[in-house]
Amino acid sequence: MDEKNDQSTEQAILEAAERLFLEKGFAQTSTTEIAKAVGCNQALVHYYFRTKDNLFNTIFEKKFRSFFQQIFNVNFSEDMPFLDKIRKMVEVHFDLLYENPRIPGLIMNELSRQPDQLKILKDKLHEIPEQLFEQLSKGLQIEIAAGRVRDINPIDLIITVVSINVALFTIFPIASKVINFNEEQLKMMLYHRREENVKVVLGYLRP
Amino acid sequence: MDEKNDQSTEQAILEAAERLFLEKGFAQTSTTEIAKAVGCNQALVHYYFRTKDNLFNTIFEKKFRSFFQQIFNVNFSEDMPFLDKIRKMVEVHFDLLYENPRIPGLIMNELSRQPDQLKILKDKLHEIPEQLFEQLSKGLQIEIAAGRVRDINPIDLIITVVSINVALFTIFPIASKVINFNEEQLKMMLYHRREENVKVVLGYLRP
DNA sequence: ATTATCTATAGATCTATAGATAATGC
DNA sequence: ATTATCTATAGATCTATAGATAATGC
Repeated sequence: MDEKNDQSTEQAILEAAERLFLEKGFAQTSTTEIAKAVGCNQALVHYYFRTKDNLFNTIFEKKFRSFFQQIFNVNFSEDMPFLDKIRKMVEVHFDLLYENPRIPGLIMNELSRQPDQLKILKDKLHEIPEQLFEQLSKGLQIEIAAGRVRDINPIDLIITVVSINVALFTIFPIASKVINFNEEQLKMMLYHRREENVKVVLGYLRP
Repeated sequence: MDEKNDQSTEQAILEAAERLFLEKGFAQTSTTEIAKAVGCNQALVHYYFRTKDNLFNTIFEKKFRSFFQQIFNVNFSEDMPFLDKIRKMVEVHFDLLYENPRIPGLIMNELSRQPDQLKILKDKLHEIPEQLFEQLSKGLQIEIAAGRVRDINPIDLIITVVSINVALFTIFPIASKVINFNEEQLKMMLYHRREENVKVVLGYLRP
């Protein structure tokens, strides 16, 4: 097998590592375990990525960038009513978490381990958000002036949206173990909560 | 030194271990490190608790019980208006998390490690909550019938309260690192969010 | 010739225990 | 005599690398 396989082994390591890191965190995942999942020996993991830290950071940074990219990629048609934009914002954010339920946990666990990673986060948080924040802030002002929305700080709005959505996916794994849902019930429950979270945010904005 | 010190060494180990486990999690904390924090040798930790697992579970169970005990210890005067009860519920829950900000993280991290702990959780979740849930459910029904509260499921109400509060304390450590608050600003911010979280929940209930 | 893969191993932990020594309570 | 504390160490990982061997691309 040629170059294709070279890439594919490296890729396989990346994928197995990503899965395991997300599942069990950095410290609980050994390079030996990653190698076993890939089906190669442990030395090969280090051949491609030298250190475990390296491997982790490669994955973390990539995941992290794409995650934040997506968050800030919501674009509304200009003529959309403000509250519809808010609704969409909540839904998009919810859906993103639905696809990446373990990302918030990973960020929280591994940020204390490597405070240097904070720089990447800071950079990300000052890139696209600026305009999105401006847009949100302006829209909010107009609505408040028109009396259609309660006088509210845009930061508080963002905190509320992020909180209500993130919490669901961090709490759910526990709750579903305690209550023993099947696959279908779990999906239904999440779909229901998606609607409820929209209501929470819209209720919060109501004058 | 006599019995007092015997207790006090064991106690010192428990306290140091609790602090470290909460700070860094189970896997990232070694018995060697705990011993160093206490100022004794590592064998002593095992003398008192035999295994690291034992030590952890002792602490985890104790913390956990008292945490849930407190959650369900809210008692309202009968004549309190329903929405004031809700407000108080949110505030009490918030304050409890304020005192134990790392508990939710610990629960989430270590529950996957030891699914047996789930039993303790399940037990706890069927003890006091029953009555509290009944009380909440009944109050809600009355308010809904009277048109003072939107038609809402009591479970959704609980999920919302827990979500909005827990999320704040899991997100805040990150946010405060990114934004660089001082002690005073952080306190102010949290106090502000306490009020906002009440508003979120009350807004969610409004018909 | 270069790149990918493997075997073997050094060196650093870390948990748990055995066995020696010191302190404490009768 | 019993209980608390220490030293020393076995045995299990785990990361990272050195050096041998196999595969690949000229």
